[in-house]
Amino acid sequence: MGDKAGAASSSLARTQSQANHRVTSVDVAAESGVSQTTVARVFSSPDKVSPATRERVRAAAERLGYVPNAIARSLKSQRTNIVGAVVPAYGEYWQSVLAEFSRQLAERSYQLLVFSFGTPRDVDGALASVAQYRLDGVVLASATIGQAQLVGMRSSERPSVAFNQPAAEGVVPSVSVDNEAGMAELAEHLVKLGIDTAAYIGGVSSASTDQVRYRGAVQTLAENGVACPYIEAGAYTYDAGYKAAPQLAQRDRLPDAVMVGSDEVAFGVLDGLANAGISVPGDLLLTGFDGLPQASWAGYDLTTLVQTTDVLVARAIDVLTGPGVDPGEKPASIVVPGSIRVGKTTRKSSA
Amino acid sequence: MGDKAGAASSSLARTQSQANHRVTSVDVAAESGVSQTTVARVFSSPDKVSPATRERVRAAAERLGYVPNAIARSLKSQRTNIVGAVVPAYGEYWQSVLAEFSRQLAERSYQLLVFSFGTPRDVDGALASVAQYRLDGVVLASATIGQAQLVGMRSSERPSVAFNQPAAEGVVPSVSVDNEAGMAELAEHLVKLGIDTAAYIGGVSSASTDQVRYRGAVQTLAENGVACPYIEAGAYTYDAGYKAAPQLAQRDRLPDAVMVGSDEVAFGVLDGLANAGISVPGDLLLTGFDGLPQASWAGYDLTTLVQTTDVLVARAIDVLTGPGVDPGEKPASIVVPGSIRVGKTTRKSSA
DNA sequence: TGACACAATGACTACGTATACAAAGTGTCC
DNA sequence: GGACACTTTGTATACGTAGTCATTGTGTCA
Repeated sequence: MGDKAGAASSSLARTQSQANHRVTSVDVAAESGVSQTTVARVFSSPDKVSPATRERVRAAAERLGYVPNAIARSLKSQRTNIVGAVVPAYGEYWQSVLAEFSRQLAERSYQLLVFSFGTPRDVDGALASVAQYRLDGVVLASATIGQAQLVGMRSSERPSVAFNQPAAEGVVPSVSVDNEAGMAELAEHLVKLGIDTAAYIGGVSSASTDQVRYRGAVQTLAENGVACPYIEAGAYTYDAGYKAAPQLAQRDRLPDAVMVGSDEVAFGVLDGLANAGISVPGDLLLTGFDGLPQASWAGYDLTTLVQTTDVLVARAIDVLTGPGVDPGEKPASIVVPGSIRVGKTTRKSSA
Repeated sequence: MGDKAGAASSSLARTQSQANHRVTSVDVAAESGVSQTTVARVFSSPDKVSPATRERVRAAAERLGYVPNAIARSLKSQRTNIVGAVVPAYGEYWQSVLAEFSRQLAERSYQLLVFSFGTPRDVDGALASVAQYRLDGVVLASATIGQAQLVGMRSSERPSVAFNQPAAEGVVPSVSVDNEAGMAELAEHLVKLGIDTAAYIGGVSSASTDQVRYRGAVQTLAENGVACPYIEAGAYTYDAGYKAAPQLAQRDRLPDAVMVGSDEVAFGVLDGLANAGISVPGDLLLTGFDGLPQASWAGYDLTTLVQTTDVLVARAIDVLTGPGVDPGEKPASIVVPGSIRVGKTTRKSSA
């Protein structure tokens, strides 16, 4: 006899109204004297149903407390109306990106399904989960997603987009801020202020964003005769920056400027320097990258490269919802320019 | 003839391996010479299949690139393995809560489906969406969810929990920090420091958290003979706090202490005061509420009430995954104590 | 040897919806 | 009046899986 039927579906049960939230379109059909097809149409393409019937069905649905089942709809229609996002579980920057995705997707009446991972080796698990839900699109955020994993995504016919992940360019459709040019612009700004020495503090040296940003800094600085050694903070966190700051103080001579690979780390460096008795911008200049909201808070007022996250996210969504690309084609790599924000951390009081 | 079949399912198509990601358990069954039932068992309850068959099926699945379809599974099993969260689209605090949920749910191999809303009137839309997905649980975060909407959730048989939403207590199972006691504790701390006058800056006065927190402050202060007028910032944002700060300066006399209803607003007030030439803690003492990461950043070093968000989230998840409550029972209201963090904003240099 | 528990597997059906197709009703024009 | 286009509705089926029940094999014990 197959499955045991959930709860009785006798007319009695229906008459006792609500409560039993196991109401299906079939129940509504019976209640309103039409076919299940018509009920389905009322909720998915109302124009194809005559106004009279439509209202009758709507009334019956309301009476019974019917709510369309999105799971069943998804199974049949092969569309979930959900976009997945694979993101690191920690980090101010990723949180803000996620929030922006959530907002913009909601506007287009999509939902956001979050697959967060704590450590890079949890990525495989997250990707495996993602694959099971037949999502309408997947956002791959985080530079720690490996090349092999990206290739795996490409073969899947589900649209996906790599977010701010230079290593993915050419492998998977990607959207990024112009990391290299942005950092170069910051370097140029410093050069104009007349610095002679500099240092760069990155988060995790193996991350592709880190590498590209450092390249942008080091090239522009070299062209102007400024050397720029690399220091690894070890993580993209405030604490890592705070702990890295003393390394600068220990050197025989303080650099004129410190370029930090991300705002969150920069805040830590800033406070760490203050703690070591080094003043910014008095003793050295400091720049960040990302343009987090906190960067424009008066307390920090950090010079940084502001990513237009709203634009980046909009582009990423375009890629996902846009027409699929021919398998032969090289996936698109969209690069969005950032804009420099000058704060007090590079505003010399003297000179 | 019903639906048009997606892509050919001839043995030829299957032989050309991967690419066609439309592989079902039926295909795997054919490939490995077992029934679809057995394939399903290999992926859901492997112990019920002999090791030999299990391996054979696994191999065939790998060869074909089979990935179980979670949508279909959910439809049949009536479990989605997804928890939904209805949250405001903006605000540092909510972002951090969301991140914590995402982390903890991932640990229990649940996913998080985010329904964010920009303005309070978008809440209805979000709740309607939530109902369509038959989620395993729903987190209602945000004090702006109305009473009527909460009652609607209660009738649904899907477990739900209100997060940090005092107004929901008794209506829906809820988990909150002890807002009143927390704010009282901060007030007590200020009283011990010898303040005679105070002011309170709230975010949105209609929010239930705001009311309860203010009550905690005003009661304790009154008991000690300190009056505490209420000032509304208008939003739970840095900017709102920044703009509210001058209102304090305009008064005939500056209060000895300012209690702010949330950290994010407090950061704004802090910077706004500095901008107006008022020093903290020199000219007045300042407290926040929430315990955001930034509160412990050396730049701000704010005295605040730290919510143990990890504990709150864990409790909330317990409620969702725990046994359902009898409909007659009064829903549980779990209250978790916070802990005070003393920073430099209440550390008097003199005296 | 037969009775029985138990493991392994398969046939069948249902989860709740959307779509292709057919059928019936309505109006227009020659 | 019939041919035609068009709208409105219904019938039948499939999306991909999991659970029920029945069936077969395998070992244990009297």
